[in-house]
Amino acid sequence: MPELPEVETTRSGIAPSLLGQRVREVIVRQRRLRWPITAGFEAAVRGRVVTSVERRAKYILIGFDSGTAIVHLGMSGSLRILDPATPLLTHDHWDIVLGSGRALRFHDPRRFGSLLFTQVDPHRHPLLAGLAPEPLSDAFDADYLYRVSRRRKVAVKLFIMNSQVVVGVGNIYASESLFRAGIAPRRMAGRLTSEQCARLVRAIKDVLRAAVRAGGTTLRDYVNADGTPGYFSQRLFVYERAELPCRRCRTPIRQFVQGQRSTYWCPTCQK
DNA sequence: AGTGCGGCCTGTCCGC
DNA sequence: TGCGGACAGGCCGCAC
Repeated sequence: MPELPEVETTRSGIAPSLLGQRVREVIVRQRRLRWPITAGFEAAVRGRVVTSVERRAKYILIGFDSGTAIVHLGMSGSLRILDPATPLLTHDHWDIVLGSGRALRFHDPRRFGSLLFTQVDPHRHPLLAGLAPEPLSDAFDADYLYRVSRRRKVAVKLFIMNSQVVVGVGNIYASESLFRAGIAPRRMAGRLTSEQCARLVRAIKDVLRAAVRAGGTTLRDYVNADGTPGYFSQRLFVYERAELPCRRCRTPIRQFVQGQRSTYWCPTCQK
């Protein structure tokens, strides 16, 4: 579910309530997430102080004076700051109760999310060590995308969703970026011109930044740290708009499956 | 090495 | 009303 804008919105939403707080209690109700929550997690975090709340790709890194919790929201996860007495919903899998009397609560129906803990540099963790540049960083530019795409036969939509190419671009923003760049999703990555790479890089940065500003995209159940939805769904040009008229040229938007995921595009605006 | 899938889970919707 | 199948913001790990 959450892509970079939703994860960043969550990170910035929870950070002020976490920073500097001492952990009063850790409550784990369901250990079986994508990877099981390790037995020592509660003891490693209880009584410790939150020193940082950062993001790398779609991972939220909650730094304590004892190590780092690496949180992933998977397809259906969300994190909220609330009163720990708030009645539990099905799939509320863990709480971190803070000295302030508030709590960080993780909710995830599909349990594709995860909670890992590491005592060493989280960026060295196997899941993070091999990740490509952040899309909003200067390292992700037209020259980079042109260089790494050479001789790659994979379709450009799958290429930009590959976390060894660039991180944070999921199924919604991949389709949206390609629409904005005017590039057909089936175009072979290695056939992109340098001009197309430049347009695509700009489109990815623009769409991600705009989505962050809007608080992310809520399609079904995603909510921000305060429980409110994101509003970027109103600004989607193609995603989940199959057969509706293109917002630019009125041609019906088309849908097909690529890598077991739905792709949406306008055959007139994208070549 | 690059590519393509199965699988992890629950919830919802749609056709029969 | 029930039931099967498809599908849903991700992504690892395995075959070829």
